[in-house]
Amino acid sequence: MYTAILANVARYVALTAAEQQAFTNQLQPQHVARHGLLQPAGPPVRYLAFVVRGCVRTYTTDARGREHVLAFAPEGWWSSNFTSALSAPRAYLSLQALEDTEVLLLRLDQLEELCLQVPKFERFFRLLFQNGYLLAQRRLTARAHLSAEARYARFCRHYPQLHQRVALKHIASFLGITPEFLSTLRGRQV
Amino acid sequence: MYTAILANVARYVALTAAEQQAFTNQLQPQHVARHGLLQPAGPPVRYLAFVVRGCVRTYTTDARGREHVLAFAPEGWWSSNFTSALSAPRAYLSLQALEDTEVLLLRLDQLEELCLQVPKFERFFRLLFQNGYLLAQRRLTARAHLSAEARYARFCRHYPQLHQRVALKHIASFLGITPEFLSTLRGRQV
DNA sequence: TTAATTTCTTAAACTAGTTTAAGGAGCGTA
DNA sequence: TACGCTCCTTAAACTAGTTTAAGAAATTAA
Repeated sequence: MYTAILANVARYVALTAAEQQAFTNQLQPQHVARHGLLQPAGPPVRYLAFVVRGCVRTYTTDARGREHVLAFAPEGWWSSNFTSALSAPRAYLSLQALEDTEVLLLRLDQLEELCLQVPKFERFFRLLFQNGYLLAQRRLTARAHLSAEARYARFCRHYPQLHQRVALKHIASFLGITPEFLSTLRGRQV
Repeated sequence: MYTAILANVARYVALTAAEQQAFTNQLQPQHVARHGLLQPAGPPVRYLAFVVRGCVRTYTTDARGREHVLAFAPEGWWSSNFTSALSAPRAYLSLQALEDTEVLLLRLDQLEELCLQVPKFERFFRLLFQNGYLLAQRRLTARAHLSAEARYARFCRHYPQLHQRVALKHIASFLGITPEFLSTLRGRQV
C-alpha cells in the first residue's frame, strides 16, 4: 500500500521508521472507480494526491462549462487541486480517475502539520513544488514556442504510455486544441 | 539594502539576527543597467533573483530566435532562470533588466546550502515555490479559458503599474500574442 | 538640432485552429 | 441481440490571431 509513496519520498529525504509512521498516519487511502472524482473526507479543501494505481486527470471548468485538462498523473505521480481564484474565490481544481484508481490523499493542513512535526518534509515538499513549478513553466514555454502539431508529437514522445491510456479528447484539452483538430492532426501523420 | 528581502522572508518565517546574517551573507548584490542581463558571478548556473529596485523580465528564445516572456518581476518580487531542457540540456531562462535595476542573487547551490544551515529556509522556499507553482498553473488556465482580449484586460487590472512601465511588445509576448495584434486590441477599446 | 534606431500603429492578405454538422465506431447494459 | 450512449472522424464554413508591409512616433546618440 505505502511502498510506492515511501520510495517516492526516499528519492529526496531519508526517513526513520517513526517518521514513516507519522507520514503514513496522515494519508487517507481512497479507491476511486473509473470516471469518479477524488475528494478527501470532510468539506472541500486543498489537497495533494499520490497515485498508487490507475490514472488521474486534473481539470478546470470555465464559465461556459467547458473543461480544460491541466495535468495527468499515472502511477507514482503526485497531483493536486491547488489553484487560485481565477474566477471565483475557493475555486478548486477537480481530479478525476480515468481508470479504476487507488490514491493516497493528503490535505494541505495535514501537510503543514506534518512539516511542523517532521522538518524533513519541508525539504521534500520544497523539492516537489520546485519541480512542479518547473514543469508548469515548461508547459507555458511549449505553448508559446510550438505549433499544436509539434506539441502533440512532443506529448507522444514524452508520455507514450499515457497516449495509449487516455482518451483523445482529454489529450486535446491538455494540448489546448479541440478534439476535432487533434483528430485531423492524427490523420495527417499516417 | 537588505530591508525589503528580510521583510519578504519574514512574511513566512521568523529569523534570528544570526540567521539573517547567514542569509544575507549568501546573497550577491548586483546593479544592472537598463537592458542589461542578470548573471551571478562565475559560470552559468540556476539562480533566484530578488528585485530590490527596478523591473526584470524572464524570457526564453526559441529555435527561430524569437523571444517569449514568461514573467515580470518589479520591486519586491522573486524571479528565477529555472527551466528544464525543452530544447537543449542546460537551457536556462534569461533575465533582463527593463530599467536601472538592483537585485540580490542567490544561486541554487547556495540555496541548498542555506537550507541545510538554517532549516527554516526549507519552509520559506517550500512556500515560495508552492506559490510560484500556483501562479504558473493559473496562467496556463488563463490561456485555456480566455481570449487574447480578456487576457489583456485581466493583465491591466492585475498589474496596472506594469502596464505603464513595460514596453507593449513585452506585454504582447507575455500574453502570447503579436505586438501588432495587441496594438489593434488597444485601438478597439478606446 | 539632426540622424539613426527602435517601438508603435494601421491595414490587407493570410493561416492555424475552431465551429458546426453528420456519420461511424466502439462499448456497456439490458 | 439491439439499444443507447459517448467517443472518434471527416469535411466545409468560419474566425481569432499572424504575417507582411509601410508609415508615424518615440528614444537614443552625436
